[in-house]
Amino acid sequence: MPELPEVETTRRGIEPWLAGSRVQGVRVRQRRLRWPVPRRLDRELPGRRIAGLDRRAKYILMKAGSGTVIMHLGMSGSLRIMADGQPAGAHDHVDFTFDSGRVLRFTDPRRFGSILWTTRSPATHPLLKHLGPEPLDIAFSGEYLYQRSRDRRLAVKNFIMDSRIVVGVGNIYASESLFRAGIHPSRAAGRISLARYEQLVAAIQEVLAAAIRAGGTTLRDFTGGDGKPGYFVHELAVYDRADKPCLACASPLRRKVIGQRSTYYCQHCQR
DNA sequence: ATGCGGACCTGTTAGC
DNA sequence: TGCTAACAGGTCCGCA
Repeated sequence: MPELPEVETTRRGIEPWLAGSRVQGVRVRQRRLRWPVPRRLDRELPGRRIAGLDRRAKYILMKAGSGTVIMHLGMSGSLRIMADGQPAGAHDHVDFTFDSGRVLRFTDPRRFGSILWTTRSPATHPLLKHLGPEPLDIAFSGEYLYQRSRDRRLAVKNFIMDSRIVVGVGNIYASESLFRAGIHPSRAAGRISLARYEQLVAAIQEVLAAAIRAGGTTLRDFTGGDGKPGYFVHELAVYDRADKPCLACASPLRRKVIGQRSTYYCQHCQR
């Protein structure tokens, strides 16, 4: 479900409900997510006041005093704000209750998501330590991608989806960005010019920014923290459009599996 | 160091 | 209608 725009939409949707309020308790119904929800979380979080929510890559960081709750939505996770007392469904794994009477509920059918707890600087956490730059940061540039890609033979699509290179480019937006930049997804990363990497960075930034503006992409059942669907799906040019006409040249779009993920592109427009 | 495939888990949809 | 297989927005890990 969530790529970076969906995660950012979620963060923005729930932060106003949580910032400044105090955690009353943590109810864990299913501890077995991607990693077990640490018992230290339920022991140490109650009583703390939420300072705010940050995001790093697709992790939502909930600052609580000297500690931080690190949350990832995986493929199918969501976070919703609700009144206390709502009955829990089969996949409602964790509730955070607040003194405001509100509940933050983590739901995740596939359980690829995670909820972790750290009392150190989140940036030093093993999961965050080796992450590349944020795609919307100035440190992310055509020059940067060009330098990092020299002598690399993997497909450029896999290259830009590597979180050590740049974070937040998921399967949908990888296809979309490469289409907008006119680059074939299978092309070896090391065989792309600086000028074309500059186009690719511009494309990634445009696509992600536009998707955040639209409130994310709803393919199936994504909703932001406010429960509203995202509308960026209407602006997807290639993703999930196999055999449909290219919006630029009308030739049929192709689907190909690259790195075990569905990839969509135009054979004619992308080289 | 790089690149690839497998693993985690459940739900939905397409096809016979 | 019912069964089965393929597929799904992520990403860590271990092996060659």
